[in-house]
Amino acid sequence: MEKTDVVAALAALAQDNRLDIFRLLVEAGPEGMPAGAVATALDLAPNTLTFHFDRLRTAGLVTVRRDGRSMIYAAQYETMNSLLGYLTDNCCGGVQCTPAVECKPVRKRAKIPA
Amino acid sequence: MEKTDVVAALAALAQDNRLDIFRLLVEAGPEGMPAGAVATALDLAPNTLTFHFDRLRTAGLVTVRRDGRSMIYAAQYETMNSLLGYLTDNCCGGVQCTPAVECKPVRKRAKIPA
DNA sequence: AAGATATTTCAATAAATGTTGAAATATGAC
DNA sequence: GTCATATTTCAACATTTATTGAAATATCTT
Repeated sequence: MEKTDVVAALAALAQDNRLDIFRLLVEAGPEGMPAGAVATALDLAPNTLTFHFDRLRTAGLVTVRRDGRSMIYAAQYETMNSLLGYLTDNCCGGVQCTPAVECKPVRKRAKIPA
Repeated sequence: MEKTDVVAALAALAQDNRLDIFRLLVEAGPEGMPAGAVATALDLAPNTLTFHFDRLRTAGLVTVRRDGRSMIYAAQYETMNSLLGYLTDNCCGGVQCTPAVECKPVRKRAKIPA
């Protein structure tokens, strides 16, 4: 991952609403979720949301596809992994000082009973 | 780590010069290095550098101490670790899907011979 | 085609950001 | 105390950012 891309990804995540949006999409899993559902969940104006989605998309952190009249946004796990990889690669003078970080989507699970 | 702090740390790192500065300080180790040395290494105006140091400091990513007329800046590894922890904690729907990430300063080593 | 729904586009605006140049401050050397 | 060195402070400026409101576009339903 190029430094330029790292800065872009960091900048994309370095904003309250976008960090929320991205985390929501990550939890939603690889299938993603429609823009409207994100808007409702986070109480954001649809046009504001479009703006933020664009940022995340430009940074390669999310993808979009159309499904009927909905736009389905999904987290791009690979980019997140690359970002984490870059940060940890360089966290100790270029020496890999940590176990490899890998971030994979999680299938929905039943809640762990108390 | 609070979300506010995460956003602050991400924002601090999401800038070309600051990412360079931080990486340089990380490589410099816990002893840190004087502002002037950073300025020379990265070819930055001293006042510009002060501006960026402030950002990093406010985000808790670096510390300063005075040594004679020099100001010694040092990377704050704990904050970086917390940031990585937050990002990986939330990277899979709040489930810890990765081994714990830990970033420790590295002692200077001899170059590995070819 | 008409109407409703989902999302985007556009223009306007306030606020934050990064850089520069000039001047100030703090420390150390003489 | 005077001078040089190291860094910070301040004001100015151009740029980017996030949000809003109004209008446009695309898709589906009837």
